[in-house]
Amino acid sequence: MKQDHDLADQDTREAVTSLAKRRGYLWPSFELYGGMRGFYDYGPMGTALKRNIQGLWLRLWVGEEGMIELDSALVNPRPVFEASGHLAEFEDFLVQCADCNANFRADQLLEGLHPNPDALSEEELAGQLEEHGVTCPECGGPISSPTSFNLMFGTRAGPGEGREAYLRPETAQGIFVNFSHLYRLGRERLPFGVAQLGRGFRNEISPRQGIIRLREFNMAEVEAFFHPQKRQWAGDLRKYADTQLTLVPNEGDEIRVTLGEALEKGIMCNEALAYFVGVTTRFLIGVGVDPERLRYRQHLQTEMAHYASDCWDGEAKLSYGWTELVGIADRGDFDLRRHHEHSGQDLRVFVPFPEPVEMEVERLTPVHKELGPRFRGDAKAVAEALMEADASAVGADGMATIPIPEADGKTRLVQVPPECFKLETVVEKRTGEKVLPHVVEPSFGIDRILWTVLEHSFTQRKGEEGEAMTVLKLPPVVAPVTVGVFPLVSKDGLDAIAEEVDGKLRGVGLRTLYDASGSIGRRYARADEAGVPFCITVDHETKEDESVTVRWRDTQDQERLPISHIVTSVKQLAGLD
RNA sequence: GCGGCCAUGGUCCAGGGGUUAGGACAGGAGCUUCCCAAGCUUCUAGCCCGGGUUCGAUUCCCGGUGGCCGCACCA
Repeated sequence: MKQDHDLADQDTREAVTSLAKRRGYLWPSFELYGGMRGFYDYGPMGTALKRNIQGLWLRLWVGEEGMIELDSALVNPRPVFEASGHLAEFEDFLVQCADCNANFRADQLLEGLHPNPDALSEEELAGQLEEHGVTCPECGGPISSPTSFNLMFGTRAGPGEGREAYLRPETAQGIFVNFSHLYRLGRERLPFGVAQLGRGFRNEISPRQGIIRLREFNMAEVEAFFHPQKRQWAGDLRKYADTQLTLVPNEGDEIRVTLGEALEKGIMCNEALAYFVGVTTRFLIGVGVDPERLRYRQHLQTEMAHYASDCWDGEAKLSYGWTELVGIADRGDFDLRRHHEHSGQDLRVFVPFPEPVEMEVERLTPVHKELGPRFRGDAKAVAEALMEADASAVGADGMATIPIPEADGKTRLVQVPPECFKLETVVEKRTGEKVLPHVVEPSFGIDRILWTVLEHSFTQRKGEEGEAMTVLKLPPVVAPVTVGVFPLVSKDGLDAIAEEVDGKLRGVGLRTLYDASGSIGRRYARADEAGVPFCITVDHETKEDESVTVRWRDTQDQERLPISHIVTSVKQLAGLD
């Protein structure tokens, strides 16, 4: 995506970057040792902000939508990613021009010269490049032999050579490999959803743009499982029908519609996906993303991940340009099917029919005494496959052609002669069917969302001298500090009263900022920059009527409230009760 | 990975082959006791790392690391 950078964007970015570092939101990791690209640490404020963002996420998906939560392993053995497709999809080969130093993907240079260059190995690529005499498309210079890189961090588990393993590039696979447990705990019903917060790792070639592209990042993923013919979430779609959206469909121009209209007009065809766009919008706006700088863009067919059939990205306008925060993808049964095949475990679920149905079916019944001598070790597998098959497997010559599973997850076709089975017509009562559930996945980049919240909350107002004063307008639910507590002056016992008020608020778990230093205006300004939504000031009047001043960050308005109800008042004002 | 520009306290900047490396803001202590960054005193804190040139390098050169921009990559 091409991005426009004007001066104002760069100014914003620099101001927010500086504030984030100064105020303890984000620090480049390992600065002591010169830093490392793609890694950031969250300081005290950043940690709290991140936790609050995650808290609202959990409140919506696990709380309101009733999904179950998982926390799965970060280090995964190789077979997980053989099944998921990441091992193949994440491996690419680069070549470099010896003259102009330009880089190209080896497979892209073979486009049109080979039917399927993406599937070639390193040696095959080298051979093909040489055979076709491929040169640099930029300058025609000679190109290097291909060098591989894999976007996954590899490691080994156990002593010595151990077992080949990788740091997960997404949390999703943890949900798929635990599917059987989760389905049982989800009370064996569709639809049901699983939510997971956690870290992911990608060995990006060139991480840049602060925390927009990290090598170690925080994600929040939901896998919602559906009956293949019924992509409809349990929640009531009417709840989000009026949600205003800016949409960029893969055909046509950007439009502004309600979610209900988008469904009616067929701009979004997938009801479950649409519902999740609704929940996602509420989440993003709730944590402080500006609705005017949020849009959903549908992926082009060519842009889609290897597993997806439809995908809408939630994007925010940042100083970096439009940036993906969320991907909501219809993954079909891709993942479960792959794990079903690679693991050899049956991951299908039983879905009862509304009414049991009786039907005549033609069954193949194995004749074991014929199968045994003929197929020997494979006899058991052949017998099982015969029972799974139906009459359509039997050809005109009476031979049955059936697939039997191999150890590597593939299948092999076997010809079975007529004497090995009986073809019978039986009346079967079927109460349901086994299906592989389909998946819709909303996947959130927490770090990017946090950055967006900082940029979109960042405002400046003119001070009395005309100087720019920063106000970080974080929504109270995510603000790291909920309330500031100040004595107007540190004498006449005002400080003692303020400390007491502060203690009361902290005692119920609220995060406060007690500050008695400098002028009151200075303390308000400090709190504004730290994003504290409101401050309480104990003044001389407090000693007479036990009331305090509450001052709002966004409006600078003030109001007097009694100390006796201060805890409930603050919770109410912050929307935390 | 490639090319261009860059690297000085927490932040933003100045400087310069031998300096007590300077300022502003921020922070600590004290005074002031003031409802929107007032003032005063005082303190803390810095030349990214490695090598080279040199009597001497934070300054010049090379390499590394990190940052920004462009190319490539970003499922």
